[in-house]
Amino acid sequence: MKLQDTLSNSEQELDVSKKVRIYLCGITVNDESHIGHARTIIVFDVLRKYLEEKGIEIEFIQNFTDVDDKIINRAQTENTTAETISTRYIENYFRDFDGLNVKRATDYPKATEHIGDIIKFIEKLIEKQIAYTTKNGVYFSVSKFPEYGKLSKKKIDELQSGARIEIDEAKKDPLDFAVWKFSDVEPTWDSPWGKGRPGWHIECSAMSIKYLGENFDIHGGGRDLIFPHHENEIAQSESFTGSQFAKIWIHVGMVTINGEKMSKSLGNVKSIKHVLENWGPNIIRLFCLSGHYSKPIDYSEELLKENLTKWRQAEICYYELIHANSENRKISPTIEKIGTEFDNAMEDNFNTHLALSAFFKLVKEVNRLAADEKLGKADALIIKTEFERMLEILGLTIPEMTEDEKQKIDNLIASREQLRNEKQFEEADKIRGRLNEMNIELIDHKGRTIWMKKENIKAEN
RNA sequence: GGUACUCUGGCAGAACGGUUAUGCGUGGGCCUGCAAAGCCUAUACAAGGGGGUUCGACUCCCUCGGGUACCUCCA
Repeated sequence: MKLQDTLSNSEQELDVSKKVRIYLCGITVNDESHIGHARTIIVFDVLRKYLEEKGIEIEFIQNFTDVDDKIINRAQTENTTAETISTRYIENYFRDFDGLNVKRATDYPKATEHIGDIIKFIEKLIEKQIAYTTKNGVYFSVSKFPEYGKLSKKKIDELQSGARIEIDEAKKDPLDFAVWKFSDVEPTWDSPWGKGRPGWHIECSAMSIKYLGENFDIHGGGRDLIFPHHENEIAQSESFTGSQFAKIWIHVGMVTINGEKMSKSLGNVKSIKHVLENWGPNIIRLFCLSGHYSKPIDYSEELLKENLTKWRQAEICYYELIHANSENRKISPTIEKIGTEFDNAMEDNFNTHLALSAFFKLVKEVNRLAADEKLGKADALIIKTEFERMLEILGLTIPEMTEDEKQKIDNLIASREQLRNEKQFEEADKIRGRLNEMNIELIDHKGRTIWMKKENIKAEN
């Protein structure tokens, strides 16, 4: 599989000959997760599900940064502890992402639970004279890492003339960044250098190396993390180990809202909770996968509606497969090729949009055959396996119905059929109406009627 | 100001140095008791602007412009 790598700025082949180790920069738990987080995490979710489906073992680590200034500020505002804040948003994270049908990572390490590892990490940097202590904390000396800037393609001297760099006289160089900050404001931990808390980037270096080793396969996150976060992680980690850190760097494009950037000041932040309530997990996942991960994607009602239309077709496809009863025995050659097409799209730089086109090609073909009553029972079974394989990888779900519910529906359909035969159409339509209220839609084929259960999408009404 | 990414028809989004992408949408028709589903058909003279290379460019090069992100704590 080829993947677009930020570091080499080219497509790199992912080594799948052994376990693939992935580290994804998760969220700083200081607020509700939003659609931008959803996109990044869904992209990685599909990546790992695809690889796992291929039988490749995955170790997938996603961190929670649960110590940072914003969390502390929020705690002060709400007159509570930082832990209360971070615990709350971690709970909300799982509520949202379980709701989005994201598979749980192998582990979700937290910064606050790895202070010992972080301190050991810093000790080694100091030992190597790469970090130094000032009155404010311990700083990483950028000048000791000649390759600094290699990920973000920034030149050190250009950065030094940057306007937004805060002057801190205690630092040797304005670019140096904190690995440990002295502080008396809780939470704090004792360290060989003084009481305080870790800097922002160090937890990811310490935890990724602890869980995945010094040289792991993929490190990822949103594009906005390239600088300084990932740049600094590389500097720290490679200084620490003396060898290459992550092999492939994947950065997921930003989500814009109707062409504008999503920001608190514009008041257009779309929380997952809100979007999930209105559109449900399937539509959101389709939306997040509808563009290439490296490019930005624009959130709009129009696009969501388009995905809703497609999702309805997929639902129909599923129920057509279940209800197929013709004796036809001819799988359309199109369908045979679609699985390969889907996989090829994924292999080629994880082109989920093309993979989705393949998926919907299958959907259309099934629905077309079914409408003509040409969908063979035996073929439907084979196609269903492939359909469900794709659903699984894409993380799309069709809820199961109980036998009781099915029986009830079948009975109602039979009554309607009776009425239709007697040309009592008004009464027959009443039954159809009743079923519609239960989100059951009827599809009349020649000589028989099948039903489908529609996902309840609030935004549709 | 700098760096990176990006700019294809109403929208989304591919491939390819020379062929209709495809999907969604929209118009018309068929099917249906009516719908839905499905089918047929029509619809866009697409390539941010301008140069160049070439027999020929959406595809390569240059240039100008727009968008997004980052330039110290944002996925």
